[in-house]
Amino acid sequence: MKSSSRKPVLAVPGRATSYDVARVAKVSQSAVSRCFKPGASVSSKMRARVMKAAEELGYRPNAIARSLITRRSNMVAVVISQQTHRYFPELLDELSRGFSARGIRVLLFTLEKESDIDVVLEQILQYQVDGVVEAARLSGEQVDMLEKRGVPFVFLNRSLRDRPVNAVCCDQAEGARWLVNRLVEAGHRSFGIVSGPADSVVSAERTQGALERLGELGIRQVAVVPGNYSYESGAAGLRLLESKLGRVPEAVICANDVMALGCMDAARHDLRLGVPADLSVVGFDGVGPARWKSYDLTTVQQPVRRMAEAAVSMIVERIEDPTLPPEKRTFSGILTHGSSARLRKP
Amino acid sequence: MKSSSRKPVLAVPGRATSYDVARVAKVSQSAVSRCFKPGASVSSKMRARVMKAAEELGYRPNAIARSLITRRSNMVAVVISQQTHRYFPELLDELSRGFSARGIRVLLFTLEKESDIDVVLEQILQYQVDGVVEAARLSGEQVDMLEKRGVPFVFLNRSLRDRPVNAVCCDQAEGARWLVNRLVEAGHRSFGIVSGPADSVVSAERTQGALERLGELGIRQVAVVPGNYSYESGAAGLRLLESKLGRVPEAVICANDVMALGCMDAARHDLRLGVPADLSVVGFDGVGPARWKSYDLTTVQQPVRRMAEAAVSMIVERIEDPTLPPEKRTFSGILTHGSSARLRKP
DNA sequence: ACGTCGCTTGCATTCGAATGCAAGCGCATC
DNA sequence: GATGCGCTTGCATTCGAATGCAAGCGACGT
Repeated sequence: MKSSSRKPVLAVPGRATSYDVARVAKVSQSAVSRCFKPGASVSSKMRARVMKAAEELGYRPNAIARSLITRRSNMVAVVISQQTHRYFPELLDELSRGFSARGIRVLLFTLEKESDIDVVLEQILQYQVDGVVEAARLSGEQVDMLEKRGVPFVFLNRSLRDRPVNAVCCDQAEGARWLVNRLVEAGHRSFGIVSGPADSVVSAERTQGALERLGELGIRQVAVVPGNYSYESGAAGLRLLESKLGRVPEAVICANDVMALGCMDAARHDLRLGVPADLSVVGFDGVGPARWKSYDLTTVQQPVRRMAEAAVSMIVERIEDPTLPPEKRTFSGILTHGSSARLRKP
Repeated sequence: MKSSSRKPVLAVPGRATSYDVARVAKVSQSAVSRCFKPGASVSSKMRARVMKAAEELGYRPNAIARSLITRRSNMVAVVISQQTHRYFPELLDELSRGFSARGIRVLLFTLEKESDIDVVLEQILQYQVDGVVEAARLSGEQVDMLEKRGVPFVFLNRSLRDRPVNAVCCDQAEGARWLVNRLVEAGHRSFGIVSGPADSVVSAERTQGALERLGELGIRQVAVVPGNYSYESGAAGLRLLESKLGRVPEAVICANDVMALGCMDAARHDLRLGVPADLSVVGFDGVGPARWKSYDLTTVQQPVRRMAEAAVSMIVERIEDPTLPPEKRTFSGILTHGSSARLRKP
């Protein structure tokens, strides 16, 4: 008889604790703990015994218990709106990749509306995450809360004016100005702009940047109509522009690619116009479909991968050293020439 | 002087524990705990005092500590390959929505290759998640591990033949047979199939289903070429088919929509063929771009939302009652008529 | 005034791993 | 064989919240 009925080897089968392993290996619990801590001082004999017992029992260190004592959960929260996620799944992929390469897990929070953020923030704080990536907007008080708790966080593509916070951005206005420059330089004189949802900072920056540059260049024929980032709203946008200007503008700037594609399709299929022969269409983001042959969109691509990588390393650095000062990193977009716009050869 | 220097109110500012709150409110720690547990027996006077102190200190219950004692982390792991995620971001959205509506957080694991699953599984077990959604394949031993640990899990669109496990699927073969039926009925006699990556079960089922039905209907002119689910491989697939058959087939069945779109573009732009005039193209999935006017693809749509919801509730039920027997739920795809295929009017 | 009942509250323990400290052990040296 | 050094190991405590149990309290009836 190996063991009396006094103590079963395992209370719950398949859920061994370090004590169970210790008992089987006839060593102390601390020894077991040390065997699973890289760089700890353990003799090879001990390690072998413990590992054997652990193997037998199917022991896995309990990350929850570990987090409690080490005050490190090795989890970061990623907050992203469904909008953003739908159009940019690769953002989440890259974040996940970056964090997991550094031994950090991602606790995901998707927002149906950006205003759901307060409930979510409460959750985040309860879960003791080591850091937060915010691809959503936060109010001043919400930022206060995070700062007061000492949780490192970084904004992705939205920042807080007049406040030193960590942020990774793509310079939307700059990209917009480029696009305008190239379009005007190629002779376009009347412009339509299809903006994104009212609560999108990114859309506002793109629209603002374009308008500003158009103003500087003395272009007067400009109309702005609202969209919501969807394909349908891009198509609808073109019709709105037509009725607003009395005719189709020579160039349409859409606040994202998907709307630009909708706009192109509306022009070609509904209005029977040539793109770029009769009108030029440009967008922002550089999503996959923009490169497809039916579209070949001229756009300003966001360096998603770099941005995600930057966000990851900014967070990780600040988990290691919370005293690092806030930092803003701004990337330029990448002007991608397609055939959806009539431009001078680059 | 409110308090002597002996004990500061908070060790780490902004990270109050239930003990801190208890001290400030001059009650016991258990009282604080009870105030944050819905349905506990607490007098309103007590609750008011505790809440006031908690407010002052910015107290949030520590979910990690709670999980340790309750043996419930209120987290589920979602495992998804980057492939799947890129083409189906809405799947993750819906899962996240469903779980968070039930007070459960999602711990995300994305796989670059499905073979990375073993490392990830190890992580999952350490994190004491209450359940797992697997949109990835698992080996028999891996399933054993999960079962031995008593962690409820459900497969999404991949199952284990000959084994009672929880799974939510879309009947791929059925959809494939439908497509073939409609195409043959409309007079198509030569077929090309662009399959997905070799390790994709879904692709195999679609391809197999189509081949089987074609065989039953006595269609002999059939070629299968490999793809990898990407737009480019859809376009390349058409060229492969052409060289394999000596000419372009009358109908091309692609193992997913994105390849179908690539195939359509290759036909129209490279080969200057009319779709559906010169060839019919169909796909699977029902992704957004398939509905765009430039494509208007005929496809078999997966009821992603229903499937995600089913997966969520299957997991949640089994967290509540682990004795529930395994269950497989299979949804039919939704045949969506577009104009990319020449079919008889429905 | 005393007993009873029911609701509140606090005490003490628990969950599982990490870690500072001190004891233990082996080995080499003189 | 005694001494000393350094590596291993175990002991005891800690992290923060939940909870069974028993004591406390108040109200009410007799």
